[in-house]
Formats: sequence, C-alpha cells, structure tokens
Amino acid sequence: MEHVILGFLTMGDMTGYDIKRLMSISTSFFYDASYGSIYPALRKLEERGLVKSSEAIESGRLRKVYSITDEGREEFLRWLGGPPGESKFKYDFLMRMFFFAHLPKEKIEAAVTQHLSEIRAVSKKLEMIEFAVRGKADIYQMYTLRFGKDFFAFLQSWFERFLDELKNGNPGEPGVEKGDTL
Amino acid sequence: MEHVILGFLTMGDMTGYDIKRLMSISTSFFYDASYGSIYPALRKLEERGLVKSSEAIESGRLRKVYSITDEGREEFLRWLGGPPGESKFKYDFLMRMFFFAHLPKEKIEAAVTQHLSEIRAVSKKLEMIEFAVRGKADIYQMYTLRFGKDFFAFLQSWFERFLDELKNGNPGEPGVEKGDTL
DNA sequence: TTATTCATGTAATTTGTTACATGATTCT
DNA sequence: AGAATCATGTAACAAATTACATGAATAA
Repeated sequence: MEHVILGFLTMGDMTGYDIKRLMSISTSFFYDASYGSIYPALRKLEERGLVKSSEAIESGRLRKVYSITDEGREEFLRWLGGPPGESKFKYDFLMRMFFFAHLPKEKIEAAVTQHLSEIRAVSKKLEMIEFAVRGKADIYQMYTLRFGKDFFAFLQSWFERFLDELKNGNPGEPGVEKGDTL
Repeated sequence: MEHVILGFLTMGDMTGYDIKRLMSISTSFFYDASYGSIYPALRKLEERGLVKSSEAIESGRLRKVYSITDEGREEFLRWLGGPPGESKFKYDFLMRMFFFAHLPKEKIEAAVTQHLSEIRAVSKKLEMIEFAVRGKADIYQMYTLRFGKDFFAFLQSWFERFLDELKNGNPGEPGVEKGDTL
C-alpha cells in the first residue's frame, strides 16, 4: 500500500484526495484504497521521511500537497525491483459459485445474471478510462489497462457460456466436454 | 470467512486441519486461509451456536471434529442466497506492472518471466486437482475448478504475448494495435 | 533416526474498512 | 437554495497474517 502511494507520487505532487481520484480512474479495477487507509499511510510515510508535505490554501480550500523525497524514490525502486512474493489473486464470487449446489436453479441464474451485469459495467468503465487516459499514460500503464479490458472480456464470455449451459443444459459434464483439449 | 467454513462443513464433519487441507486442493487458487484465521473462526462459530464440536482421540492424536448445526445451515443459506455485494477481485502483480516504466527492460522481462512460471505452476496444479477430484465434486465445484483452469490459461497466453511484444517490439502501441476491435 | 505429516492453538501485528465529523466551494 | 465535489482526518472495528509454541505418529 505505502509503495503504491509512493508510486503515484512519482507521477507528480498530489494530495491524498488526488491519489484516490487517480486510483479510481486507473487501478481501481484491481486495486483501490479508502481515505481511511490513504491518509494514515501518508502520515506514516512522512514520519519515515519518504514523502514531504506542504500545506497551501488554494482558492479558499486547504490542500496538503505531498511530494516524494529521494529516500522515497529509493524505497519505491527497491520494492519495485525486489522479489514479487507470490502474487495472490482473490475473487469473491467464485466462493459463492463453489457452493451453488445448495441453491435453487432460479437463484443461481439470477446471481450469475447479476454478476454478468457487474462485469459488463466494469468493461464499459474501462473503455471510457482508456479513452480518457490515452496519451497521458505510459506504455505499461496502457498495458495494465489493456489487461483489464481483456480480462473482463474473458470473464464476460466465460459467464455467458456458463449461464447458457445452466439454462439449456450442457452436453457432457463441465470438465469433460467435447472439444476440450485434454 | 465464517461462511466459507460453514460451507465446507456442509460437506461433512471436519477438523480445522481438514478444512485447511480441503481448501488447498479446491479453492486455494482464489481463496485460502491460514490456521490463524480458521481456528479462531471455528471457536466464534461455536460460541454463536452455528457449529458444534466433539473431541476424540483417534490413533493417539487429539482431533476436534466440528459439525454444522441447523442454525449454521440456515445462516449459510441466508448468506449464499443473500446479496453478493460487489465481488472485488485483487491481483498484486498488476500494481507492479503499472509502474514498470521505472524499471530497466531486463528487469521487466525477468519479472514477467518469473510471473509466467508461477502461472504455469498453478495451471499444472489445477489440472492435477481436477483429476484427483473427479467424481467427488458436484457440478458447481467442477465449474469453479474449470474457471480456474480457463483463467490461468488466459493469464498464460496474455503474459506470453506481453513478453513477446516486450522482446520483439510490438507493431503499434498497446491500446491501438491493428486487429483490435475498437 | 530424522523429516514430514497430523494436529491444535495463541499473541502480536498488520492492514484495511466503515462510519463519523467537519466545512468550504462550485455547479445546477 | 441545494446538491455535488473538493478536502482532511479520526475512531472503532474487522479480518487476517506471521510467527511462535507444542507434541504425537508415521514415513523415509
């Protein structure tokens, strides 16, 4: 988390609010943080000398603008270049799906349908973001966004097929379908 | 978390150790828990009357076998049928990737290569699990597993292409490639 | 005989969320 | 006038990890 904030501050000086806003239009589909974690993190980073802040009143509003220090930059690069440590991935819906056998068919279909509409919403959002961000982001940031688009497209087609098989009855068991590369 | 444990206990009576073992061969690719969260959760569930335990000494070893109560079953079904609440998904590697511009090319390629080998390892594990579990799991559990296989296959091909584009230089920017459906 | 698996658990810490509290400014 | 956005922050709580501590049984 602290490293993520340092990363955002390498893009320019920002307030906590700015960081949150930037996250929501760039990384929110795989990483998002609340103010309750951003502000305390910034304070801790300042205590450790990795960022510094300057308060200013811009158009009547108090803004506490943070910037990354040289030590902060070093720490950020140490993290980025360091060992990745098993990249965990989490996906809550799958846990429910794992236990769907306890649910009547209509409820399963309703749950999957709703999940699909969430997926479509994220897809749409990502496309808007890509449009808005074009030119401003570097290639790796564009690749990350691209990953998001591709991933949600994958999810969409997977769950569409799943829903279809639930409704129409599928020929063969899920794991032993004809045409499978086994 | 508590609901996940309840879910596992609907499959049969188990010890905390058993739950962890079952997780590792079924849901670990998207959900895994440590003993430090399983045992305290079981105690809380027992306090709330959702599970009950019986201690027995089997072949010299103390085993505290938990079973789900009727109230536990109700609670589990309430959760499963209830509102899903935005299914978050998290994927740490993407955060590093987002900032790859700060890293020299060799380090980026090394990181992606290593990540790919992790992905391949999980793929392999999932295939073994599918084989081992065939017949024992219900269709939704098989679908969940299938999702895992398909997802990791997607990851593999995505990052293989990414690595290829990094090495060979890609024709066009990531977001505006020829052949893209835009 | 030694390492691994089986088996249970606690304590400290980390990490983060949700809800609350406050208030000015700017858009409608 | 009122809603939304900009802006900062705290406090209570929740969830879970890591490391530690213990010990018997079994497989190599």
